[in-house]
Amino acid sequence: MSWSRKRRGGAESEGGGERRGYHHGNLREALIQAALELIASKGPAGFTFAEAARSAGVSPAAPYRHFRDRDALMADVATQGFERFESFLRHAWADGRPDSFTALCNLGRAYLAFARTEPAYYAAMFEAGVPLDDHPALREAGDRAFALVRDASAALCETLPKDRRPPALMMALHVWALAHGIASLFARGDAGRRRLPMDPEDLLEAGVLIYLQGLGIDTGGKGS
Amino acid sequence: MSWSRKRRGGAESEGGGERRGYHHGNLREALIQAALELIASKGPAGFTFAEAARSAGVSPAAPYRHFRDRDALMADVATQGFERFESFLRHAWADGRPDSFTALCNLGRAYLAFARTEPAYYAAMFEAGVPLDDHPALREAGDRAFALVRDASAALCETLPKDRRPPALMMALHVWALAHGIASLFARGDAGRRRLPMDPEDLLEAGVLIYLQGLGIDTGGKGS
DNA sequence: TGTACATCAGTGAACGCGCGTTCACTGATGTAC
DNA sequence: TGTACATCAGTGAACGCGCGTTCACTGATGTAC
Repeated sequence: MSWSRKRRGGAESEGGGERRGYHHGNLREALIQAALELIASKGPAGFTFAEAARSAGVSPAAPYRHFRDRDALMADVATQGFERFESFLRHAWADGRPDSFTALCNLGRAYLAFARTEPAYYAAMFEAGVPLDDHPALREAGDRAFALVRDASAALCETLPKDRRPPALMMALHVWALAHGIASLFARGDAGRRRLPMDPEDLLEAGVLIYLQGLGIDTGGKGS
Repeated sequence: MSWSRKRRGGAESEGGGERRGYHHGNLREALIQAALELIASKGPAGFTFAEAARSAGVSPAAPYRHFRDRDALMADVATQGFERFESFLRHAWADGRPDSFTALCNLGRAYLAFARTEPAYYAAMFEAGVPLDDHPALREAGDRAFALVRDASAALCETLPKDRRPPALMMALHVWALAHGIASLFARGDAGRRRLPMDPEDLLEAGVLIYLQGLGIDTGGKGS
């Protein structure tokens, strides 16, 4: 996830470093990346418009060409975070292969992996306090990510006969909340989280397993 | 949760309002309360030492008599939050009466109620990013609150025969994480959280119920 | 192919502001005698 | 009971700093003709 400023003229594949001249080339993306680095090192609070500009190598007025203000930038970071989150989770779910239970476990692991390896995105998405009402694109990106978990839950529910089938929405909310709870209490990439006598991943998997057994879903004999 | 500055001289029971003179009387507590109000209205980030002083009616230098810096004040708020949290949860648990399953449900409801009615404390405890390593009193207060949930879990585990008894620690972590996940996603007193087609309280209770059934714990016929 | 021009994406200087922190100070309190 | 004094908890003025934001500006880009 390294980034670099686009050079104009020759340096097409944007390998290297220093700025080129008047025009940046890809300032919008550079500011988002700078914001991510600042959030990662100082938390969502310790990130300022001015510092993002500075670390993108640009004057403090430049960001205003791309974002109305600090909050707009933060909202964009969060939105992009949800988009990556969703595609990451989607890949882990793999359309329910090899079977929906295993795939759900993979989804859970991916959830925690994202929180751990992308703490800045995760913080922007869940802890920056961006008001959803002011940023419909953010809300929609979040909804799309949640929809994936709901679809996964529905796939598992369908392994049960109709009369014992729980609402997929409820199951999705439970899984999401458990994953989010474990992620934010124990598995954040940040400093200062509590230590645990076990892997957060194992904790989540065990929790999901017990939960599914409570629903009467066949977990392939992994339980008991 | 209204507070007032202590008057000297006559106004013993500190009913009323305005300051008295040179000495505040209870500035330390007043600053904590001011911090809580600021956190509640602007989030843990939007709280400054200076503003806390101002809203306690005191010069900007005064807080330094009581707190080393802003972080120290925040840590005190969080510590006090955990203490209240624990006593609130303890009251709800009621020593496992009338039975340990019902008492656990009450504990869960109390968890969410605290997050909803005391969003400022909750934010200071879980989202302010106070480093636990620098504040042992904070860590211990948090540990005591968690210990209560662990004891409650142990009580439920003991309703099972020894050979089918899950580790109480694991169960406590699952319950805590689920409650925290639901609280921070859906039940915070703050603005901007996602809406839900059901009560967070009911969502949590259903989740715990299914989880306990997965463990084979008798839930008094509430399930199925 | 060359030129004029509109548009875009930056500059850099400037501003007002509030914060954190310090300093020497002083009013209030409590206690030794 | 009174007085001197140490200590405590506040004042208020001052500072340097970085932030957000604005402004007129200018270099670069691309396009009509």
